[in-house]
Amino acid sequence: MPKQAVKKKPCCDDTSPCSLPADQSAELIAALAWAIAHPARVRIVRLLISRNTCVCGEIVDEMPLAQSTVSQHLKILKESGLVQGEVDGPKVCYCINPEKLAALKVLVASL
Amino acid sequence: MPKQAVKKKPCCDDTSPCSLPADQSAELIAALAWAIAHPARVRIVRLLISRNTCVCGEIVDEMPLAQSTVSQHLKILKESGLVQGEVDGPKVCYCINPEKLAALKVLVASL
DNA sequence: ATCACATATCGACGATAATCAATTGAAGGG
DNA sequence: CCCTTCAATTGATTATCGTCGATATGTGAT
Repeated sequence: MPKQAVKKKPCCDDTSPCSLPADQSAELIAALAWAIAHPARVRIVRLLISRNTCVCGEIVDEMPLAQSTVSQHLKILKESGLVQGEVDGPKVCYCINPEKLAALKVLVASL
Repeated sequence: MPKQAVKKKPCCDDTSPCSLPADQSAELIAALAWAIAHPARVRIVRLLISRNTCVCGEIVDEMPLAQSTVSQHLKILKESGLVQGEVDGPKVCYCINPEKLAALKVLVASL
Protein backbone atom coordinates (compact mmCIF):
# COMPACT_ATOMS: atom_id res chain seq x y z
CA MET A 1 0.00 0.00 0.00
CA PRO A 2 -0.12 2.83 -0.22
CA LYS A 3 1.81 4.11 2.74
CA GLN A 4 0.18 7.47 2.32
CA ALA A 5 -1.35 9.45 -0.48
CA VAL A 6 -3.11 12.73 -0.89
CA LYS A 7 0.04 14.75 -1.14
CA LYS A 8 -1.18 17.67 -3.20
CA LYS A 9 -3.86 20.18 -2.44
CA PRO A 10 -3.84 19.52 1.28
CA CYS A 11 -7.26 19.49 2.80
CA CYS A 12 -8.05 21.61 5.83
CA ASP A 13 -5.66 24.48 5.33
CA ASP A 14 -6.50 27.92 6.67
CA THR A 15 -8.17 29.19 3.52
CA SER A 16 -10.66 26.53 2.51
CA PRO A 17 -12.79 24.70 5.03
CA CYS A 18 -12.78 20.94 5.01
CA SER A 19 -16.06 19.36 4.18
CA LEU A 20 -14.98 15.90 5.26
CA PRO A 21 -13.85 15.11 8.80
CA ALA A 22 -10.14 15.30 9.37
CA ASP A 23 -9.90 11.65 8.49
CA GLN A 24 -6.83 10.45 10.13
CA SER A 25 -9.14 7.53 10.79
CA ALA A 26 -9.37 6.93 7.07
CA GLU A 27 -5.66 6.34 7.03
CA LEU A 28 -5.95 4.14 10.07
CA ILE A 29 -8.53 1.84 8.62
CA ALA A 30 -6.80 1.87 5.26
CA ALA A 31 -3.55 0.78 6.87
CA LEU A 32 -5.19 -2.09 8.72
CA ALA A 33 -7.20 -3.13 5.70
CA TRP A 34 -4.04 -3.01 3.69
CA ALA A 35 -2.43 -5.53 6.00
CA ILE A 36 -5.07 -8.12 5.13
CA ALA A 37 -5.46 -7.06 1.52
CA HIS A 38 -3.43 -10.02 0.34
CA PRO A 39 -4.59 -13.64 0.37
CA ALA A 40 -1.34 -14.86 1.85
CA ARG A 41 -1.60 -12.44 4.75
CA VAL A 42 -5.22 -13.38 5.35
CA ARG A 43 -4.14 -16.98 5.55
CA ILE A 44 -1.36 -16.15 7.97
CA VAL A 45 -3.70 -14.18 10.20
CA ARG A 46 -6.23 -16.99 10.15
CA LEU A 47 -3.55 -19.50 10.96
CA LEU A 48 -2.35 -17.48 13.92
CA ILE A 49 -5.89 -17.08 15.18
CA SER A 50 -6.67 -20.77 14.90
CA ARG A 51 -3.54 -21.84 16.73
CA ASN A 52 -3.30 -19.41 19.57
CA THR A 53 -0.14 -21.30 20.29
CA CYS A 54 2.13 -18.90 18.46
CA VAL A 55 3.68 -20.79 15.62
CA CYS A 56 6.68 -19.78 13.64
CA GLY A 57 8.37 -21.50 10.71
CA GLU A 58 5.39 -23.76 10.52
CA ILE A 59 3.76 -20.88 8.72
CA VAL A 60 6.20 -21.33 5.90
CA ASP A 61 5.26 -25.00 5.61
CA GLU A 62 1.61 -24.11 5.38
CA MET A 63 2.12 -21.56 2.65
CA PRO A 64 2.97 -22.22 -0.98
CA LEU A 65 5.53 -19.45 -0.89
CA ALA A 66 9.25 -19.14 -0.38
CA GLN A 67 10.55 -18.59 3.13
CA SER A 68 11.72 -15.10 2.33
CA THR A 69 8.35 -14.17 0.93
CA VAL A 70 6.53 -15.38 4.00
CA SER A 71 9.00 -13.48 6.15
CA GLN A 72 8.21 -10.37 4.17
CA HIS A 73 4.49 -10.81 4.71
CA LEU A 74 5.09 -11.34 8.40
CA LYS A 75 7.05 -8.12 8.47
CA ILE A 76 4.13 -6.25 6.94
CA LEU A 77 1.74 -7.80 9.42
CA LYS A 78 4.04 -6.86 12.27
CA GLU A 79 4.28 -3.29 11.04
CA SER A 80 0.50 -3.07 10.97
CA GLY A 81 0.45 -4.20 14.56
CA LEU A 82 -1.89 -7.09 13.86
CA VAL A 83 0.82 -9.62 14.58
CA GLN A 84 3.54 -9.82 17.18
CA GLY A 85 6.71 -11.87 17.08
CA GLU A 86 8.90 -13.00 19.92
CA VAL A 87 12.26 -14.68 19.70
CA ASP A 88 12.27 -18.02 21.47
CA GLY A 89 15.66 -19.60 21.21
CA PRO A 90 16.53 -20.18 17.59
CA LYS A 91 12.90 -19.90 16.57
CA VAL A 92 10.49 -16.99 16.43
CA CYS A 93 6.98 -17.29 17.70
CA TYR A 94 4.29 -15.22 16.11
CA CYS A 95 0.91 -14.52 17.50
CA ILE A 96 -2.05 -12.30 16.91
CA ASN A 97 -2.33 -8.99 18.70
CA PRO A 98 -5.90 -9.26 19.93
CA GLU A 99 -6.25 -5.53 20.53
CA LYS A 100 -5.34 -4.59 16.99
CA LEU A 101 -7.51 -7.31 15.58
CA ALA A 102 -10.40 -6.04 17.66
CA ALA A 103 -9.66 -2.51 16.53
CA LEU A 104 -9.81 -3.61 12.92
CA LYS A 105 -13.13 -5.31 13.49
CA VAL A 106 -14.57 -2.25 15.19
CA LEU A 107 -13.34 0.09 12.50
CA VAL A 108 -14.82 -2.00 9.72
CA ALA A 109 -18.03 -2.63 11.60
CA SER A 110 -18.50 1.09 12.16
CA LEU A 111 -18.15 1.94 8.53
CA MET B 1 -3.61 -4.68 -5.04
CA PRO B 2 -2.79 -7.61 -5.45
CA LYS B 3 -5.36 -8.94 -7.81
CA GLN B 4 -4.30 -12.45 -7.00
CA ALA B 5 -1.16 -14.16 -5.90
CA VAL B 6 -0.01 -17.65 -5.08
CA LYS B 7 0.54 -18.61 -8.64
CA LYS B 8 3.18 -21.27 -8.22
CA LYS B 9 2.94 -24.54 -6.39
CA PRO B 10 -0.83 -24.61 -6.49
CA CYS B 11 -2.33 -25.82 -3.28
CA CYS B 12 -4.84 -28.64 -3.27
CA ASP B 13 -3.76 -30.54 -6.35
CA ASP B 14 -4.25 -34.27 -6.57
CA THR B 15 -0.85 -35.21 -5.20
CA SER B 16 -0.36 -33.16 -2.06
CA PRO B 17 -3.15 -32.61 0.42
CA CYS B 18 -3.91 -29.09 1.47
CA SER B 19 -3.32 -28.37 5.10
CA LEU B 20 -5.24 -25.12 5.07
CA PRO B 21 -8.88 -24.88 4.05
CA ALA B 22 -9.41 -24.26 0.39
CA ASP B 23 -9.33 -20.58 1.07
CA GLN B 24 -11.13 -19.05 -1.76
CA SER B 25 -12.49 -17.05 1.12
CA ALA B 26 -9.02 -15.69 1.77
CA GLU B 27 -9.04 -14.21 -1.69
CA LEU B 28 -12.53 -12.94 -1.12
CA ILE B 29 -11.73 -11.06 2.03
CA ALA B 30 -8.42 -9.89 0.61
CA ALA B 31 -10.22 -8.45 -2.40
CA LEU B 32 -12.71 -6.60 -0.26
CA ALA B 33 -10.06 -5.39 2.14
CA TRP B 34 -8.05 -4.23 -0.81
CA ALA B 35 -10.92 -2.03 -1.91
CA ILE B 36 -10.72 -0.04 1.30
CA ALA B 37 -6.95 -0.29 1.66
CA HIS B 38 -6.48 3.26 0.49
CA PRO B 39 -7.44 6.40 2.41
CA ALA B 40 -9.11 7.96 -0.59
CA ARG B 41 -11.31 4.93 -1.10
CA VAL B 42 -12.22 4.84 2.56
CA ARG B 43 -13.29 8.44 2.29
CA ILE B 44 -15.36 7.74 -0.77
CA VAL B 45 -17.07 4.82 0.89
CA ARG B 46 -17.79 6.89 3.97
CA LEU B 47 -19.13 9.70 1.83
CA LEU B 48 -21.47 7.36 -0.01
CA ILE B 49 -22.67 5.90 3.26
CA SER B 50 -23.34 9.28 4.83
CA ARG B 51 -25.29 10.55 1.87
CA ASN B 52 -27.48 7.69 0.90
CA THR B 53 -28.51 10.04 -1.83
CA CYS B 54 -26.14 8.70 -4.42
CA VAL B 55 -23.81 11.50 -5.29
CA CYS B 56 -21.61 11.67 -8.29
CA GLY B 57 -19.13 14.31 -9.36
CA GLU B 58 -19.58 15.85 -5.95
CA ILE B 59 -17.16 13.19 -4.83
CA VAL B 60 -14.49 14.84 -6.90
CA ASP B 61 -15.13 18.16 -5.20
CA GLU B 62 -14.78 16.56 -1.81
CA MET B 63 -11.51 14.89 -2.62
CA PRO B 64 -8.13 16.58 -3.01
CA LEU B 65 -7.45 14.53 -6.10
CA ALA B 66 -7.77 14.94 -9.82
CA GLN B 67 -10.98 13.89 -11.47
CA SER B 68 -9.32 11.05 -13.30
CA THR B 69 -7.80 9.74 -10.09
CA VAL B 70 -11.15 9.75 -8.33
CA SER B 71 -12.67 8.00 -11.32
CA GLN B 72 -9.98 5.35 -11.03
CA HIS B 73 -10.73 4.78 -7.36
CA LEU B 74 -14.42 4.56 -8.17
CA LYS B 75 -13.62 1.95 -10.76
CA ILE B 76 -11.76 -0.11 -8.20
CA LEU B 77 -14.62 0.21 -5.75
CA LYS B 78 -17.09 -0.81 -8.44
CA GLU B 79 -15.00 -3.84 -9.33
CA SER B 80 -14.99 -4.89 -5.72
CA GLY B 81 -18.74 -4.69 -5.69
CA LEU B 82 -18.82 -2.33 -2.73
CA VAL B 83 -20.08 0.50 -4.88
CA GLN B 84 -22.59 0.67 -7.68
CA GLY B 85 -22.95 3.35 -10.31
CA GLU B 86 -25.92 4.22 -12.42
CA VAL B 87 -26.05 6.59 -15.30
CA ASP B 88 -28.58 9.35 -14.78
CA GLY B 89 -28.64 11.67 -17.70
CA PRO B 90 -25.25 13.20 -18.20
CA LYS B 91 -24.26 12.38 -14.64
CA VAL B 92 -23.48 9.14 -12.88
CA CYS B 93 -24.88 8.38 -9.48
CA TYR B 94 -22.85 6.22 -7.18
CA CYS B 95 -24.12 4.48 -4.14
CA ILE B 96 -23.07 1.84 -1.68
CA ASN B 97 -24.00 -1.76 -2.28
CA PRO B 98 -25.34 -2.63 1.16
CA GLU B 99 -25.02 -6.36 0.63
CA LYS B 100 -21.34 -6.20 -0.19
CA LEU B 101 -20.68 -3.82 2.64
CA ALA B 102 -22.45 -6.18 4.99
CA ALA B 103 -20.46 -9.07 3.57
CA LEU B 104 -17.24 -7.23 4.24
CA LYS B 105 -18.27 -6.54 7.80
CA VAL B 106 -19.22 -10.15 8.38
CA LEU B 107 -16.03 -11.46 6.87
CA VAL B 108 -13.84 -9.20 8.96
CA ALA B 109 -15.89 -9.79 12.09
CA SER B 110 -15.57 -13.54 11.65
CA LEU B 111 -11.83 -13.44 11.38
C1' DA C 1 -25.17 19.54 -35.97
C1' DT C 2 -22.96 21.80 -32.25
C1' DC C 3 -21.77 23.01 -27.77
C1' DA C 4 -21.02 22.42 -23.00
C1' DC C 5 -20.68 19.56 -19.33
C1' DA C 6 -19.80 15.18 -16.79
C1' DT C 7 -17.19 10.72 -16.78
C1' DA C 8 -14.28 7.44 -18.43
C1' DT C 9 -10.21 6.02 -20.51
C1' DC C 10 -5.37 6.36 -22.18
C1' DG C 11 -0.45 7.05 -21.83
C1' DA C 12 3.15 8.02 -19.00
C1' DC C 13 5.72 8.35 -14.92
C1' DG C 14 7.58 7.40 -10.32
C1' DA C 15 6.90 4.63 -6.39
C1' DT C 16 6.04 0.55 -4.30
C1' DA C 17 4.61 -4.48 -3.90
C1' DA C 18 5.48 -9.35 -4.55
C1' DT C 19 8.42 -12.73 -5.40
C1' DC C 20 12.55 -15.55 -5.42
C1' DA C 21 17.46 -17.17 -4.73
C1' DA C 22 21.25 -16.28 -2.16
C1' DT C 23 23.44 -14.44 1.77
C1' DT C 24 23.78 -13.05 6.45
C1' DG C 25 22.77 -13.29 11.44
C1' DA C 26 21.64 -15.50 15.57
C1' DA C 27 21.38 -19.53 18.74
C1' DG C 28 22.20 -24.01 20.31
C1' DG C 29 24.35 -28.66 20.06
C1' DG C 30 28.18 -31.37 19.31
C1' DC D 1 35.10 -23.83 17.83
C1' DC D 2 32.40 -25.75 13.89
C1' DC D 3 28.06 -27.05 12.21
C1' DT D 4 23.19 -27.03 11.67
C1' DT D 5 18.93 -24.87 11.80
C1' DC D 6 15.79 -20.99 11.70
C1' DA D 7 14.72 -16.53 10.36
C1' DA D 8 15.68 -11.94 8.51
C1' DT D 9 17.87 -9.22 5.06
C1' DT D 10 19.75 -8.14 0.57
C1' DG D 11 19.64 -7.77 -4.36
C1' DA D 12 17.32 -8.28 -8.41
C1' DT D 13 13.30 -8.62 -11.27
C1' DT D 14 8.73 -8.14 -12.59
C1' DA D 15 4.24 -6.44 -11.92
C1' DT D 16 1.09 -3.36 -10.12
C1' DC D 17 -0.54 1.02 -7.94
C1' DG D 18 -1.38 5.97 -7.64
C1' DT D 19 -1.29 9.93 -9.85
C1' DC D 20 -1.73 13.30 -13.38
C1' DG D 21 -2.75 15.68 -17.89
C1' DA D 22 -4.80 14.94 -22.07
C1' DT D 23 -8.06 12.89 -24.75
C1' DA D 24 -12.21 10.33 -25.75
C1' DT D 25 -17.07 9.26 -24.91
C1' DG D 26 -21.64 10.17 -23.86
C1' DT D 27 -25.73 13.13 -22.99
C1' DG D 28 -28.76 16.73 -22.99
C1' DA D 29 -29.65 21.59 -24.45
C1' DT D 30 -29.60 25.10 -28.10
